[in-house]
This record gives sequence, structure tokens and C-alpha cells, in this order.
Amino acid sequence: MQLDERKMKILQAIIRNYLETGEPVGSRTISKYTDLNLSSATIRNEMSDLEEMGYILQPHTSAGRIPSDKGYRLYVDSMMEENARQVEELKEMLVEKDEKMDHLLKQVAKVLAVNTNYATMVTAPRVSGNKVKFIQLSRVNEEQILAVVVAEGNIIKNTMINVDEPINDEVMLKLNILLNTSLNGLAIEEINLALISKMKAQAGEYGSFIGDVIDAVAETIKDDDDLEVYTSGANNIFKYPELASEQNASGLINAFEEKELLAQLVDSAMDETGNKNGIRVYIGEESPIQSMKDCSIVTANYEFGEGMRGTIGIIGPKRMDYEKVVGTLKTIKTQLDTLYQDDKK
Amino acid sequence: MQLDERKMKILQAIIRNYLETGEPVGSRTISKYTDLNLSSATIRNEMSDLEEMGYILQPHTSAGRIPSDKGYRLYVDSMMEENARQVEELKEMLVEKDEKMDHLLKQVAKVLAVNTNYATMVTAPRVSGNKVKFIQLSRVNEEQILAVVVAEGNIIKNTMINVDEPINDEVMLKLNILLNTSLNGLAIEEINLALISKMKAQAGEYGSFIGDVIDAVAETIKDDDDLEVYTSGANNIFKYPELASEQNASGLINAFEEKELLAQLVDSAMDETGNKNGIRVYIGEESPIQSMKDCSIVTANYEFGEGMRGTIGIIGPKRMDYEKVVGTLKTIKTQLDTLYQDDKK
DNA sequence: TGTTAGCACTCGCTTAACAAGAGTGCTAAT
DNA sequence: ATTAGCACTCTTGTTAAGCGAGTGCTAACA
Repeated sequence: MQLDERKMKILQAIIRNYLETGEPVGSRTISKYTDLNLSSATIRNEMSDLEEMGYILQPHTSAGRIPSDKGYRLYVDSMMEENARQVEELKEMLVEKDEKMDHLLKQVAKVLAVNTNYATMVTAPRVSGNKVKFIQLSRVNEEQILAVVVAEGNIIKNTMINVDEPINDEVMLKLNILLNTSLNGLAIEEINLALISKMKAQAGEYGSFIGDVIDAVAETIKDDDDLEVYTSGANNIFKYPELASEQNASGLINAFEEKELLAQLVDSAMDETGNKNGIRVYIGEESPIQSMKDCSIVTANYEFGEGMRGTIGIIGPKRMDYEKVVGTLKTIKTQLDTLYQDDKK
Repeated sequence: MQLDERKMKILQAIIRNYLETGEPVGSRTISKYTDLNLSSATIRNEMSDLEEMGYILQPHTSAGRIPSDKGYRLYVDSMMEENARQVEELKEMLVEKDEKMDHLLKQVAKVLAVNTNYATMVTAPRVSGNKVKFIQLSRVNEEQILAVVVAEGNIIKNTMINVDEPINDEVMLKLNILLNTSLNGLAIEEINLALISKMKAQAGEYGSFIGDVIDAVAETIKDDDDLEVYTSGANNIFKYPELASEQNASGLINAFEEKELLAQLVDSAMDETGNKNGIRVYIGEESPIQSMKDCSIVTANYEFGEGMRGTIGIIGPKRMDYEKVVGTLKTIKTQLDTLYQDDKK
């Protein structure tokens, strides 16, 4: 069977209507809703076809139809084609960039949540392929040496290293020079065993100490594996009865609290090439997270300068206002992308 | 009317039973439940008295009785007198202390939640009256100076300061010495305007730069006003129908996600002297948080060495197993208290 | 005088029965 | 190909009845 234009229009009408009401939609409603001027009986026939083709389904006989995952998918895909409108007001809310990344990202999550009425998540940018920029050892007291490692992108890591016996100023200076000349500009793959043993040799009796410092360096520039996730509006799920059922809600809330699960989402969003906008939509069963089988998820990746990429996402019911969500996500994504560029100059 | 021993026993029986079942409890149940060997009729008379005295109440006529806030309060108070038993298994779960405070505290919240089946929160220790231990300026490149400030308790803060024109090595060294000799060992109250202007004078043309550094120092040792809160088991509220109602749940989940509200709880827990164990119990309306009017909250403070205190808390239904909760909290509190001491040696 | 047995009464909860409404599938007419 | 009409199905809401749990009260009892 072919999905001709009329069927497509009817399908769209069904989905639109269902998005608004959350109720199964019947033939009579569609007959009046659209500008096709068809009777409910005709619609019924078409709907029967659409059901057979798998785009819609009946929760039970003698109820209206609701979109299936496949139906949503079609709708979303066709919608993605069009250019989403700009969500202008959002811009003002993000003007002043917060000194602290923490606050900024939490804020972004909140703005998204308030604006869309869905649950949202934002991850801190993840570095990859980062390089050493600067290393500094300082003696805090007799037994403690503070190692500060700065990586490209101004990621800073401090490590306190305990030493058995004091290291004098002269040695400290030498070690500092050794570390900086040897390691600056290197990425994690470039720091190999040969280099390390060469450095240890040069450090003489402080070889093991150098080892500690290198560990700290590695810790700084390696790809961070536990990423920060900020969420907001988890309680929005209560606005959608189909998600607010006890078991559903419990699972969702849990996912939002133990953020590890959300990390999977990020991995998935990053891996996939996504469409041209870097926006991905997971509908129902497509979701990479078990407890979100009844949700739809829309994610976008943003880039905070080279190699530092994060993800923003929205989790809501399948009858989600995809148009608005995609538009909003795009706007925020752009905001974040440009934030870094502004920062540069 | 007097609250004699028999009434007390009956009240306890009612509460215990209600804690288990969550259902209003009737006279016949009590008559068999207790070892008092009284008929249901007698119990009824006593219950009637207890209701008059305000310890229990009837949700509606011809239902059993449930404890009132006042009743819970009595029960809790009397229970606090006894020494809570130790929750031995918990010890094993907390043996290895995580390198990262983050992980540790998140873990603690989780352990608490899994163990009690309630929602839990743990705050990171808050410093107060902290002192400067060490300051280090390093030149990262021509325009950027990295200021590292270490406070007692090894709290470290890095700040990147942009300078218009390069500062040469000699000056850097002088500024480092100036900062360390002037500020080391000082608390925030001791860094007054006189001291600051004196330092600026000594720094000559770099006065404004010194100002930036001092700001960074202040940032490090000032009492942190936005504190970290870790939560776990928020979805446990769904296990208690009286909390799982849509509006209730929504408010609670929101409080757990936007942790600012929980901070109030912490303030309250810190302020109050609490009983001898530092454990506080809020029942129903006593709660400092609006959205938790139907909950009971139990909090304890722990101390992570001098001046660094945090709070752990459990949020659950009013029919909470107070005995177990208080016992568990005590154990965890002790764990955390000793963690720091072990760390010292 | 305190305790108990018995009984009538109340109230909430469950179930069944019923009516109304919405929606479908099918058929026959256009 | 489209539509009107009709019988049928299923959901939802309402009402009524019955049940069970629990109370309050009274009278009997030790």
C-alpha cells in the first residue's frame, strides 16, 4: 500500500490532535479537524489502512487511534526537513555568562525545562584529545608537594603529593623545568613508556616522585569518564498521565537521580552521526534507556571549543511537541556554541 | 487525664502496627497484637481517651485510628532515650574511602537509601573559619597568571588571572613572597582593608593584580554559601501511597532536584542544638520545607575535622520506622566522624 | 469499679447493573 | 470512490446494594 498525500495529511492530523489532547482520536474528529472535507466514514477507511501499515494503533477496540512509534518517527522526520523557527525570548535569558560552568549549565537545564515543560538534562563538556599546557610543582610544607596541571581549555587539576623527605628549592626548580619541557603540548597518547623512563632517569632519586606527577597529569588530560550531568524539571513528568504511573515515574525519577543512566544517553547521542543539525530523536522503544521506553528523547550536541563537546537533551512523553522542542534545542545549542567563540575574543 | 502506662503501651502498639501496614488500625487488632490481654472493647475505650488527648485520630468515623503528629512525637522522643542498636553490616559497605569526596558522599546517600527504603540526602562538609595555608602564582603564558590558593583542610582553588602586559620572573617571585608572608595563616575576618592597602602599596604598579589575587583568596576561604547536596532514593517515595499522590510527589521530586530547598533543611539542622546525638526529627508540619508537610525528616550532623560539618538526612512518610532510621543515621554519622580521624594518622 | 460481651449503627469500599457516549466495521446507496 | 446509516463493541460514569471493619453504647459480670 502507498502512503499517499491524503493518508499523510490524515496521519499528521491524528498526531497533531493527539499531541494536544493526549486522548485517542476518532474518525469524526479528524473529519472536522482537517480541511480535506471528508466524512468520518472515509476517514475510518483511511485510518484502517494506516493502522494496517503500522503508523497508528488502537489502544482497544472502539477507542480512537493513537500514533505508533513508527508514526511519530515519520512525523518527526518530515518535520526535521523544515527549518525550525527561532525561539527568540530564550536569548535574553542566557545573556550574561555565569562565571561558574556549574551554574551556567544548571541554568541552561532549568531554562529548557521551564520553557518546554519537559524533563531536561545538560552535560558538562567532555574533553577529548586534550594536551598539557602547563605544570607547576610547589612545596606547601615539608611533606606535601602541590602539583598543578593545566591543560588546553584551561582544565586545571590539583594533586597533593606526599613526600618522605623534604625536597629543596633547587631540585624543585629542576623538576619543574624537566616536567614542562618534556610534557608541554603533549596529548595522552604521546606520553609513552619510553618518555616516562627517560624522565625518571633524568630525575634521578626523585624518579618515583616524577611518576606520581605524571599520574596526575594523566588524570588531567585523559578523557573524563564520569561526566557531570545537570538535570531539571524531572517533576514535569507528572504533567503527562502516561508517564506518571507509579512504576513509570519511579523508574524515570531514578534515572534522573542516578545520573549514570543518563550518561548512556550521552554516549549514544555522541556516537551517532545524527542528522545535519546534530539533533537526534529517540521515540519510545528506540530509547537507549530501559526506563524511558514510554518516552521520547531529543538530544543535541554542543561544542565548547575544540574537542570539548557536551549534550543537551529533553525527555518527555511520546506525544511531545517535537516542533517546539527541536527548535528550542537548536537555539540553545547555538547559544552554547557561540558562547565559547565570544569568550575567545 | 493521665497518660498511664497502659495507654502508653496501646499507643505504641497502634503506632508500630501503623508503621508496618500503613492502614488505620482498629481495636480488635490491638487486642490481639499486645500482650495486655484486654478485649477489643476495653481497647476501644482507651483509644477513645487517646483520641481525646490528641495522640491519635480517625481519618473518618468507622475507620481505625492513626497516630497524630503529637503521637509520633511522643513515640520518637521516648525511643530516642534508648540506645539505638548498631547496624553492623553498614560498616563493611563504607570501608574503602573514595579518593573523591564526591563519590564518597554520593555513596553514603545511596547506602542510606537502599538500607532504609526512604529518600536520603547528604551534604558536603561546609567549612567555616578556614585559613590560608599557601598561595602560589605561576605564569602560564604571557597574558595569563594562574593563582593557586590552598586553605587549611586542603581546599584548593585555582583562578586564572589575565594581565595586560607580561610580568617577569623576578616580580613574580616577589609577589609570591609578599602574598605568602602577608596572608598565610589568616582567616577571612583577619584580611581587612588596612592589610590589603598595605599589600597593594608594597606591590607598587601591580597593586590591582594583587587585588585580583586577594579576591581569589577570599573566594577560597569564605564560608561556602552554595553547598553541595547529594541525594539518593528519591523514587522511594513511590513506595508510600500517601506520598505518591501526584501533587505531593511532584513537589517532593522538585525539592530533590533543585537542591536549594534541601539546603534550608541543613540550615535548620545546623542551627538547632538538637538532642545529645545531634539527631533531629521533624514530623509533618514541623518540617521546615513546605513540600514536605506530609513527611517526616530525620537529620544528623557529622563532623569532618574542625569546622567542617555536614548533614545527612532521611525523608520519608510520617509512618517511618524511626527506630531503624535513627539507628542507621547514628551509625553513618559515626562512620563519617571517624573517617577524618583515620585520615589524620 | 474495671472489664467484657453484645448489638446497632456508620462509613468506606467493592461489585454489579445500567445508561450514555464514542468509535468502529460493514453494507448499501449514491 | 465516497458517503450515509446502522448495528455492535467497548469505555466511562453513575447508582444501588451488600459487605466488612470498626466504633459507641449499654448491660452484664467479676
